[in-house]
Amino acid sequence: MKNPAKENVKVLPIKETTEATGINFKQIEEKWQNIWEERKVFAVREESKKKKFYCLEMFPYPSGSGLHMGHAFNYSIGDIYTRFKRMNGFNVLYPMGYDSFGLPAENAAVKAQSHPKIFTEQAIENFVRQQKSLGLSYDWERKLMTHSSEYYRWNQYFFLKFFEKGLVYRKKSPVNYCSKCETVLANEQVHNGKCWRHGDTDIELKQLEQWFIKTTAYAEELLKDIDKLQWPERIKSMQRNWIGKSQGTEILFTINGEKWPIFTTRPDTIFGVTFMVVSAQHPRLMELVTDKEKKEVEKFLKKLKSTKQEDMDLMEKDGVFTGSYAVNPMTKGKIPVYAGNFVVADYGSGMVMAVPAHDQRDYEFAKKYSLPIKQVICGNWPKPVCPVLSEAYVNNGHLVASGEFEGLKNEEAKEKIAADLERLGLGKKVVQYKLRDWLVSRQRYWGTPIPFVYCEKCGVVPVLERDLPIKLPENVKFGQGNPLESNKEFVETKCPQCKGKARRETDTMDTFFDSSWYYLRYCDNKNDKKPFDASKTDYWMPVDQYIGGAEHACMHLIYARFFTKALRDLGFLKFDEPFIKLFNQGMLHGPDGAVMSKSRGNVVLPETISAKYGMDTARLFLVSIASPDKDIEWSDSGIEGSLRFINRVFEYFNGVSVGNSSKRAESKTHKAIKEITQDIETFQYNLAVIKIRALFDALGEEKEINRIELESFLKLLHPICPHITEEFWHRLGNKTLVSLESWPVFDASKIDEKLEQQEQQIENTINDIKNIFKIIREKQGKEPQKAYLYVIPPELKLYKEAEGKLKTNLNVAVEVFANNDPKKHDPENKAGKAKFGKPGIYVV
RNA sequence: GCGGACGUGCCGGAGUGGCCAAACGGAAUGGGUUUAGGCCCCAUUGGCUUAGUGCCUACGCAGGUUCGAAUCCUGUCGUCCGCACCA
Repeated sequence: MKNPAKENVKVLPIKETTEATGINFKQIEEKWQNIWEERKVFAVREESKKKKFYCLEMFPYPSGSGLHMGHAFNYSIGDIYTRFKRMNGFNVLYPMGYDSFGLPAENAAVKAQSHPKIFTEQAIENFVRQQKSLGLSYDWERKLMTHSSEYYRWNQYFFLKFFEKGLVYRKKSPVNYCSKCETVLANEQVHNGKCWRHGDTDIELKQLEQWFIKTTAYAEELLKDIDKLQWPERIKSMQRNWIGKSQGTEILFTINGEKWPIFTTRPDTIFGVTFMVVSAQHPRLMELVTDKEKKEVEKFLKKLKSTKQEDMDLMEKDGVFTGSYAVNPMTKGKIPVYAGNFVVADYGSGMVMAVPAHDQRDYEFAKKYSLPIKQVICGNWPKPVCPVLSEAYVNNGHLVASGEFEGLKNEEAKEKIAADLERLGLGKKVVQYKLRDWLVSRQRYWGTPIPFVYCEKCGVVPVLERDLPIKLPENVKFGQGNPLESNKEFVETKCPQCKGKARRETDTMDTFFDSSWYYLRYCDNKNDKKPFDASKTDYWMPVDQYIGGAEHACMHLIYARFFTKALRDLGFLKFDEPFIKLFNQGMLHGPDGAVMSKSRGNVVLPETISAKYGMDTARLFLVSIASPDKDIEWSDSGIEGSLRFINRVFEYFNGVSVGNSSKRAESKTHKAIKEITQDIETFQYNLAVIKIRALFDALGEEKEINRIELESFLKLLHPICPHITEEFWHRLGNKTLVSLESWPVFDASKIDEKLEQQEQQIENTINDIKNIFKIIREKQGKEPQKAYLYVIPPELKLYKEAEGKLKTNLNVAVEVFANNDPKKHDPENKAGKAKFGKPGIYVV
């Protein structure tokens, strides 16, 4: 495009001022927020010629305390990306919703003598209002709230579908119970033996019959597909760890005539087994305890129970003899069975074969109880010398004292022994996962009712699909236990099968069930016939860019992946993974360095900041501190720096002369476009900001500037500062919205690298002269008045042109000569020092 | 113990084989402007040296690869995060 002749675009000066800044940010922000909303600027449809892009932030739990700057930081990261993608020609889905069921609302409501529904809906209203004031470009038409029956009816629907498919079951087993939450919890919600919400509350194990979802059915696929994901390595490794696959052998040991399985990764050490250890929490432990040992075992269990979780970790290995003996299937030898505190009950079979010579834990236990230690693998072969071990020998080697397997390398022996056991029907190769099935029932009110009834005749019966939703009754009494239990109207029902008397399930679903598929509902959030129309999810899904915190690595992100796979197998979806890319944002810390939170009292509120500095300034500041995946700290002086920049931008646009751009301005602009595009694409917003600032400084040095460059600058700044750029876009006389404009495209031919080099050269000269000034001031006590430069003739033009810049930078008169100019003023013959790229300098 | 990330001026952070260490922002000090300034503008902020084009030191520490290393490799120390008696 050609540069139009000088046009007289009037940039209206800004009259409105506020005390702190001279700019009425609030007015500008509200103006554009209203326009965006009224014109539904960010609403999207599936019918589009553009390529789709689904950008999603983990939806928030709407807490009563509202948003602080930390939230603003999180959402800005997504909004910047979304605005960038939108301008780059994508049909962008960027929705927002609320994970509005859950315990905190229930607790808060009870405490405030209110109702969770009222409480929650107020909180949501507040969230929406605050989020709108941050300038976030959500498609608000697609808002969803998990506590509305229009949403949770589909939770119930999926629950039934999973049941049909055998993915939902009830089972009595030891489950985790938090006394503060007054409910059971999933494995994923237990962190270091404590409740994930109550770091000070130990989890109790209770034997209860509960609802489970068979996440383990997908363990292998969940593990395997991690490789496909473009997620942070850290999160991927956490998930691999959580799923915890290990390959080993299940071996049957005979105890009291009955076969008991154990899991081991070291079948090669079977000839070294000198005792067995069963977990103290093993449900069938007492079957192994003889009458003679009963007292001792009970004493041991009692002691264990009274041990606090924090001491548990430090506790040394402890155990007690059960009185029973096991028979080693290989050696037929008799070995004692102990109950021990260090064996995990719900991994493998809760019992292990102990090989003290080759396992450090077993070694310690054997030492403590003077049990025999028998070495069966030696490193030094072919002359095995087995010294007295001071610790377990865990390296590879050759088998000794192992019957027919004598002399084999232990890695080979693993295979051979496993095969032999399998042939004899005494074992088999198995794969073990640490991942457990998902315990989804909760003994709490504020959640999705589980759609089942208990019939005296028919037992546990699923509700009919046509009876959904099973609505959560609103009129309930809080105070003692689950309010659903005391609600007769809810509990008393008829069996869908025999029409006889039945009792409704009063447990509700873990709210992670709600958040496991919300990204699908956004695609079709108003559908009242089905959870979503496949044509819509086919179009939008999978999520191209997911954004959220790392704390969900082993909770939400696992459940959501499971859900996607399960729904795929139920025919709802055609893809395997919900979130292609994941970005983990850092945390905003308060000015005191601690994570920003209300309880710590270090929150900075967006309202305050917006009024004083403007939301755009705040957004600019937040993303300029560091890469957005790092933790950052709020600082008042830091935002002042961003404000200085924004102020300069205002002044610039108020006074800019629109005309022709120099080659330099064009070059600078195109170089900036190239680099900033790359930076935003890769979430390096801090680098983008640096380059935006540099471009602005460069443009500021120009006498006049073309509209094209001016507009490009606004576009580059727009994702980060949407309001003021919209304002200036408008003041430049545009009728469109910059929000919907297209991103500038760089033209490599306009980038003049030589010019960049020349500018660098002038910079260097300025630094040289400044250095001389410094020396003159310090050594001679003189104030420099004038600088003479002697340049080699080919550089004369460059330096002549830079004279103005030199003067402003040095604040003294500057005169430039060619070093061969006979008429030059050069009393000390400094012209002789002139070199290529370095002029001679004389200062008076 | 295992796994992941990281270590650069006073601070936040750029730089990820040579152009080039310290961009950019903050802070501090000095100066200018101002009735005044907490606004704005300018200068200085590892050391030495000299009227400059230089040298030294310096990218946690120690080695190595290379003509050349903040950048690659090995070891080591330290910080942060996650998992943790998983047999």
